[in-house]
Amino acid sequence: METMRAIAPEPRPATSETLATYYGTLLQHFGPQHWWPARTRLEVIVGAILTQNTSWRNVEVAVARLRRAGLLQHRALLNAPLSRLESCIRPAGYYRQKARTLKAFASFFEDQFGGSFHRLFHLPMGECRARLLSIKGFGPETADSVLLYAGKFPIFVVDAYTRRILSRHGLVPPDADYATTQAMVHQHLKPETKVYNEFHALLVETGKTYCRPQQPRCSSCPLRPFLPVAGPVLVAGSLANSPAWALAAEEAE
DNA sequence: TTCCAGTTGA
DNA sequence: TCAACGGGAA
Repeated sequence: METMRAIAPEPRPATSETLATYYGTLLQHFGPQHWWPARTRLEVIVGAILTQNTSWRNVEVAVARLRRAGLLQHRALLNAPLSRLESCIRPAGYYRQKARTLKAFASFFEDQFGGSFHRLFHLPMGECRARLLSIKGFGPETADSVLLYAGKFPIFVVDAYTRRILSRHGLVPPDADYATTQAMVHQHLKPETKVYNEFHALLVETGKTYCRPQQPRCSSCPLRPFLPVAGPVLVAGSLANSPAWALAAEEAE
């Protein structure tokens, strides 16, 4: 390809109006997403672990195999041989790590809460989060997914899709970490479980369909009207003040 | 064959 | 900060 230098979008201050507009636009475009797609709270947690760095399609296969094996109960996860868990969840990838994480959660849940979701989620949100993060294999996204989708706490889940979309739109810096990104959303979107649930799900759909890592489909994206003007983009030696860099990249395909 | 997506441990 | 962890889809 010719010389082409894409500049990060002009950073814009995120406002409550901006976030509300993004949320409303995506909801209008995609409709309610009805997350989390699971039958029980334990199944939400199992799914949250299995979907780490993995597409949901593969997780569904693994969850179905666990269900068929009668392993969608924390006691069953506790008692089953590790190798049995591994073979069930193989389609979800990272199966050795994740089998251990499933075990780790099951012990945590039994030992500290007697297998009671009521007791686990009766804790204050911050305390519950800290306890979940103490489980080996639980990072911030997994913990927050459990808090939001199983515990119904008003906490926003940040993932790769969220960061990609928000940074391409200049609402967070390209290198914004998990906490920074989450704090921005918490600051500008009302702390309601239903809103955080839906917004995260809508961002995932947007990330998969339009805001892809390579060759983003900006021209048909519902958020296209809100893309910031990019910095100067150098294309084939000429300096042009173009629309947002992502659009420029798309047109350059 | 490359690409994608979280967490750990060094 | 970065390799390792694994599979399925593009």
